[in-house]
Amino acid sequence: MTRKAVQSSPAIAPSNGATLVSVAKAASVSLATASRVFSNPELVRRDTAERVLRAAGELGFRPNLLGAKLRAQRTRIVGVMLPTLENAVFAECWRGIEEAALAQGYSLMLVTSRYEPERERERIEYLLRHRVDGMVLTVADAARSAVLDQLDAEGVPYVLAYNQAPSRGKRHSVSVDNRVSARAGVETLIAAGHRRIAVVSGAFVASDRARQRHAGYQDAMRAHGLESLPPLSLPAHTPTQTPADVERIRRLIAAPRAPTALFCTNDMLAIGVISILKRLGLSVPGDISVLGYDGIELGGLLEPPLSTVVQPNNEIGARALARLLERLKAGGSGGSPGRGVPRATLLPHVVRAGATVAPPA
Amino acid sequence: MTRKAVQSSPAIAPSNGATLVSVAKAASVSLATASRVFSNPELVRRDTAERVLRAAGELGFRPNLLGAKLRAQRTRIVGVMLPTLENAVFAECWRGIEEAALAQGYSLMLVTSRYEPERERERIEYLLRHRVDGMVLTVADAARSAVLDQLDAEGVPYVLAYNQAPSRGKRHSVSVDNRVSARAGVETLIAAGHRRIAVVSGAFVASDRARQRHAGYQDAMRAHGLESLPPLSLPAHTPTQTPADVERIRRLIAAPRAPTALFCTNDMLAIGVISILKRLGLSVPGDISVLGYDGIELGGLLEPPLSTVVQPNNEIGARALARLLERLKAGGSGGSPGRGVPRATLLPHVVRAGATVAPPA
DNA sequence: CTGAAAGCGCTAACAT
DNA sequence: ATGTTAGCGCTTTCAG
Repeated sequence: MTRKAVQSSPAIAPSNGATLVSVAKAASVSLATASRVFSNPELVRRDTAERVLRAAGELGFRPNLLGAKLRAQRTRIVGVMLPTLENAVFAECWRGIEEAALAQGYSLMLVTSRYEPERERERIEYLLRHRVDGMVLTVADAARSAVLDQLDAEGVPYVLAYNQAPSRGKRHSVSVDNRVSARAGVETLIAAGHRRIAVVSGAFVASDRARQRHAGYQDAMRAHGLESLPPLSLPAHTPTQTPADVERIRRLIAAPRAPTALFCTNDMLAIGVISILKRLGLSVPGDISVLGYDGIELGGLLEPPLSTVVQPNNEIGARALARLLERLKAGGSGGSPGRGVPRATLLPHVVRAGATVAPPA
Repeated sequence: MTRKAVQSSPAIAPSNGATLVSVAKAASVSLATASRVFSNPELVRRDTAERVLRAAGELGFRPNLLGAKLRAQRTRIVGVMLPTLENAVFAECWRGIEEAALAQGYSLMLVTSRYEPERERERIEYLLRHRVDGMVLTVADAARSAVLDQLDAEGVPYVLAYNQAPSRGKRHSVSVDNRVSARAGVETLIAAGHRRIAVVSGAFVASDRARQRHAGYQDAMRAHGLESLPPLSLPAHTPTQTPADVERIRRLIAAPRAPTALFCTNDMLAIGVISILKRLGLSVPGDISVLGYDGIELGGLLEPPLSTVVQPNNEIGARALARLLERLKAGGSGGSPGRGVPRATLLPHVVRAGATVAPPA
């Protein structure tokens, strides 16, 4: 029975194998009491607690969250799935999430999906294996997402970020109103005098936001008696500048009745498009106006600063996490507390003027 | 044990606490065998394995990594600490890390330090509590880092990314040669005819890379008999455009013998500086040249594309992770000698021409 | 308030 | 090749 002399030292040497048991021993209390000092201090007498704390300090005790999580059947880990961090929108969102989680003592596990539904599945499964308590995620298409259906079926609590859930649906989300805000953005273009406005987007199939924003564009055009132009759909949501991309832009602006303003469904795209336009010899906004969407900080640091529809990215992340924690505390599993509370939170947007939009030539 | 579970209609209630035990039971094998099917399949006969797998599928079994980790005393989780994701350099690096980890079946836990040593400590402690097997990190100052000292003392394996460890030191790192590459960059400025070149940096105290790059600048200047100018040190490493920042740039370029070229210690800074210069009425590179450092993709998407010293960001991340896993597999604990292998890996840099550098007016 | 005891789900000796 | 058996470090009833 004695398994002495395990000759090869095992994996990681935790520097000092101080465990709760050793702390309890050193403080002459039971394991249970030592545990309580860390998780429910109010159940322990002050001096007892202090004794334990002192022992812990002397032994260099570091709680092993694994043990706690396993036993407690709850990890206090939130899984986060974002399309990519290379688009600053999501990096800013992550920041909001991380701050909020830190403040509440929750841990995070981040995965990126690259806008690929296949990869979404795989990464979610990975989070599930880690027994995250819940998730904050941005999916390609919330309306038809295998991943979300699975999560619903399994009763895993989650909150969508950026994806805008139907207002009276069952899903929780934190976003701006993509359609309404896009319409507001396009209307500033119209107000500036533009009549021929085109949308430039990444592949619509990979982003429900892009589609909603396009719908907002159509709303604006229709409301002002203008004709919607066919959108220019580029392959990626992050900008690329392949010859093919350049050629498509060139054709777009060389057409007989070319648009005088472009509405890009995200800022990164807008930045890439502006560069291409400049290389094609056009001046922005002199020859053509460009409006972005997202409000990443970078946009404001450029010259001219990007005109764009601003969403509160940090806050979207922070609020999504906060909402998730509310759910976790309230119902535990997938339950549905919160009677009158709308599940789809819409945060306010702002159209930032910038300087990439001007009246048409 | 008498009769096997009749699972005629699986009624896959997912996430229903199917455990290895229940799977083993359903497949009429022992817990150990069931376990082996997932961790050491080669120790199990094919048909047995298939039976187990089938049972697992029917029960909707999802391994609980917590149990495995706790027992195995090794989590297969790597902690990652980066200053921020809002600087695209680190977002690109993260991508390399995530891909590499995914490929090797390792999990990640990400924290950001914001370049604050205080926060570094705190976030590292957090990772340690999660019993990560090792870490990939970028610290403010590798030479005097309380965090690194602690990690060394505790024997926690880690690999630095971006921080460049001394070539014959004990620390592992993956980076470019900051000083040499910066010198190479500045020499392209000199080759273009510039004599008065100034460095623009974030707070040096918060970044050893910035200091090394500044040293490279001095090397270049000295080697060409030029006088180093005092650096302009801005408060943050991410660009801000406060009136104070603008004023400092204005004074810099309004001086009697103002620099004709600026070397910014990172790309984000360079992008911000270029905008400020433009707003001050200067043209880049017509009136003044700007060279960046990092080679983030964004730089190439701007017009004019940013001239910069390119580091392979994805690869830095991927290699740092790979190096860490080698260490993990080799020694387990912290202090394996590793004979002839240099611990500081230097990846090649490239000076990308871009179009923000031109001969002085 | 504190203690004793029973595991959480899984892996790894050690047997067979 | 498979089974048995001990726990990993912690939380949590249930009793004092």
